[in-house]
Amino acid sequence: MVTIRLHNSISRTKEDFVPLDPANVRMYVCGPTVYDRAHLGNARPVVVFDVLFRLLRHVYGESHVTYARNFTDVDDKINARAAETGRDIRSITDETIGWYHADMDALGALRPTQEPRATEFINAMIAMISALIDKGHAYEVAGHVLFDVRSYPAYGRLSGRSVDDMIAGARVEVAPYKRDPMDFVLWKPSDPSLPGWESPWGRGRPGWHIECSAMAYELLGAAFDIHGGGLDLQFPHHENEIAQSCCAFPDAGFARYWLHNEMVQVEGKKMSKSLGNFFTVRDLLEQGWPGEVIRFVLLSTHYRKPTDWTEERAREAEAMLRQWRALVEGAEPTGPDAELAEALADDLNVAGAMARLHALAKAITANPQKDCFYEKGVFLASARLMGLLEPGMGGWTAAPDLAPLATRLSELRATAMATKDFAPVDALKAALVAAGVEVRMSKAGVELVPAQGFDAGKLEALK
RNA sequence: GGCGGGUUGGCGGAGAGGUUACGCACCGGAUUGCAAAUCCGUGAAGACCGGUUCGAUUCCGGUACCCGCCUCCA
Repeated sequence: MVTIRLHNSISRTKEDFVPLDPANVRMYVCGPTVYDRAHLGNARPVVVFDVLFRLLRHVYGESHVTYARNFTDVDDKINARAAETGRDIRSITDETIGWYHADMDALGALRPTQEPRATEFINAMIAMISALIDKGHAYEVAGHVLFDVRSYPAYGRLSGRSVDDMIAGARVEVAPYKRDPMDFVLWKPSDPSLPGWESPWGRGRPGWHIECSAMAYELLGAAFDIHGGGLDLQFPHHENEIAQSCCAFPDAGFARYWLHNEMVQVEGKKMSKSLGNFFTVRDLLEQGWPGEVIRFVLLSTHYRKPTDWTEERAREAEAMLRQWRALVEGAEPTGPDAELAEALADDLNVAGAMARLHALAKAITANPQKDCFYEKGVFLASARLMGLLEPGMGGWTAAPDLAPLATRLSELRATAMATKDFAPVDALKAALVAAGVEVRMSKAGVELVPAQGFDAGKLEALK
């Protein structure tokens, strides 16, 4: 069996991945707060952990992996959106979840096994908060329930900080009722205009971090294998999750492997809502980029390094995918290449896997005599281990029938061969090239293939 | 201020203490009416300064620059 190795943020080293239970490998990834379209930065962890999900299923079996990713549907940003639009909160979150699914589906991401909504786990959160209070890790004050960071000596272990260090440079506005400036909210009161639930501490709503602890516990148990998310969640979100879960369930251990993906950047700066330098996945899809191209670009940099979106990279990705799709047309997937799987198993070395894919492609094209049916099947299955070349990935312009144009070009060419006047041929050829069609003319005849930048609209004018 | 990460050829981007990463682009050749595509082939790197070593882009230390977190954030 392939040994998966993962860089664990807690140890800051690559470790052999040993699941608690190979028959039920469990992964939790922090999902979106559903108040708006997902931007490209939001898509990176989705795609990265989708590859890990596929790899885990490949190694342990499809029915032996549980992947949970939450929807945060209770949050002040959602409340603000409701207030400014006058819309019902549930209709906002439902609509946003629909968008999220559509956009992430377009990127070829498999739906997680579980997609819990925070609002459906309020009771679990209340139970967990109560337990934390009982165990002396949380306290109620001024209608709030706060986590007492001083009660958990390991606080800061994941992010490599001490409570004292953090206080020194803290930019947080410290609420006067906090015992320690780093204490964070588990429960806060809601006035009648805000969504709220009855609790032992009055009508209120949960703080941000408790939902992931509660849902991970409910769905995956007190101890599970992998917890993932963007690097910006490492502190404070994941640190707080660890504090909550480890204090509520001492000795269970919570998540054993912590994975963090680096950020998507725009001109050297993190893509984020607060900087306003973001664009949505939907924007790119509407510009005509196939979701698979977006996926390819996101995967072409290792997940622990920053990456960015550029038109040049997208064009390169599109050209490569067109080539690969043409190569395996009509092939049926067999099993993925072992070397490629090994590369992915090495902390998701997608670049290494891509290099292997290039080598496999070269081996196929170097043997044009054979149809390489088996090799193509391996190639296809290998690509699909990364979620590429899946059937039905939307976004590729449906290829119209180019045969009539090919015939016309062929006839013009035959005439030109006789008359030595190639102007009409060149004119049609130039028009085809302008429409993104690759024109291949040889002694064998004329072949037209949609290429990078293919534009069916421009083709219409030629008819 | 505290903590963490990065700097590879024209561009993107990996692994490995010594042997071609890979892809794109470029250049040369085959091919073509000209091209395109394809095939073959040649170049091109490791921010800077020290150290360890027979040998470092790879390990260690320092410098410079960049980025992230410490505030909602993937």
